[in-house]
Amino acid sequence: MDKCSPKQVNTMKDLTTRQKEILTFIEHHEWRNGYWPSIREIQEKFGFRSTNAVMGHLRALEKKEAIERIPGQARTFRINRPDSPEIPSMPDDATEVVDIPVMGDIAAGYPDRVEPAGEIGRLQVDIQSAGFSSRRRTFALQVRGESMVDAEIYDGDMVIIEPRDAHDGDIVAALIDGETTLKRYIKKPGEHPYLKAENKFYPELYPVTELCVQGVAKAVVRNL
Amino acid sequence: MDKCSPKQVNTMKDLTTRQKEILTFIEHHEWRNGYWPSIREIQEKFGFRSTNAVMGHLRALEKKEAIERIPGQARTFRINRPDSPEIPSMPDDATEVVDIPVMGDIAAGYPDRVEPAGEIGRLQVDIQSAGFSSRRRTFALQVRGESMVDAEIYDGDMVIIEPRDAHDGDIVAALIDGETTLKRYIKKPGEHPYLKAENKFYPELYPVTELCVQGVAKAVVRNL
DNA sequence: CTTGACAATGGACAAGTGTTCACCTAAACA
DNA sequence: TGTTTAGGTGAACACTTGTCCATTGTCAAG
Repeated sequence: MDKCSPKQVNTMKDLTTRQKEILTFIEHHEWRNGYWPSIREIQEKFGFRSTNAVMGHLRALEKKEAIERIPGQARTFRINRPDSPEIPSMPDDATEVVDIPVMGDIAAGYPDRVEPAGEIGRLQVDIQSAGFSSRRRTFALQVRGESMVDAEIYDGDMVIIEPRDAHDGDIVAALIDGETTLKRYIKKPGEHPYLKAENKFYPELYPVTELCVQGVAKAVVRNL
Repeated sequence: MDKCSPKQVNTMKDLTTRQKEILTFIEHHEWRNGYWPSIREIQEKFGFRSTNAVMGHLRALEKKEAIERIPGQARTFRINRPDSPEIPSMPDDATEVVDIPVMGDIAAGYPDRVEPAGEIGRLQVDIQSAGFSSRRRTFALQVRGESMVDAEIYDGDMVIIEPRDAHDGDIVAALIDGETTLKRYIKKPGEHPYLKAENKFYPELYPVTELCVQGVAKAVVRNL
């Protein structure tokens, strides 16, 4: 085979439109009903006149490692989700899932002005029992650099930010020199508040100017 | 009616010991495998010689509104979890939100044996872009101790675990001496796999026995 | 003692369900 | 032009699985 021709690689990304539809339906069916669809249910959904139409797609999806199945057993699926952030999110009627934009670079502005292009992905999170008020304008920030290593926040971590007033001791997302960074917010009674990096090698102190603090960090999420 | 006689109330709490066992197995089977068990799989688990033993329990569970089923259809369960007061349940139209049990202490056994009492809360999370696969099998574990500090996992963090086979380098939840701990899973070609603590002060090595590895850590969540 | 709830056996049946074979169409490709 | 790949039809087959019948035994309540 010609090695120069762009080889068709069978990864998740190379799913056909039809295959994506099938996959989406399977996922969605499980979301809504709590159990997987049978082949004939898929057939009926798409109006196929033969179950074999479904079988073909399932075989293809399995070949491309988008799904796994237990041969011969009813309604036993397993979905392999890739790590790519642009994965087809749940259908429109499942938007109740909290969907937080991950800002790779929001240096140029405030969260309100962040453009879609600023997103490097979406993080779907709802940590109720962790005290999240999910309905707010929560967003996530991917950490770059080492400025908070002493607070055990490392390069690459994702920090979930809630826009609101900071209190003494909060870790905040702050706009400094046109760049958003994480800092510790210090406010002692009777003194002016300031920001502080949590890295002993960078004992930086920053004054708090207006609109500087963008929000308070509520949680860290790190993928292993 | 005699108010002194203990009225038989058909609520979730009045399940028989056996019925609770069945219910627990059904739930856990779905956690671990991503799909519901068939009646014969339940039968085999409990060593029944007749599927009808299962049928009886399922009918009872349905009568007591602990579960729902679609008559005649395979592996279609729906578990009615009681509205535990301490856990704010999501609104009905948001049931798609993933609901991960947080196991505070699963030291006493394998996930199969974990009792509802083992939960210390529920974490509602769906991190699609973080590469999570089948949501239902996932559970969270609150970290105790310092055995993984060199991997930047600290006491109090919550680790999201997916039950599945480990590969070399994975951080896994493993059962050691009756306690579930986090360890690094090491498996070099041609050698026996072993577990390793990520703390230079505890250079522990552990052999991998059967049923030792409970799952692979996928992410860390820390509340700030 | 009788009744009823609970638990389980054993076997049989039918519907649900995955699977396969043979065959077809259209577009893309070299 | 033949070949491959995606997508599909139609029918038959066999395993999976839920369901139901008749029966047995235990145990606590009335």
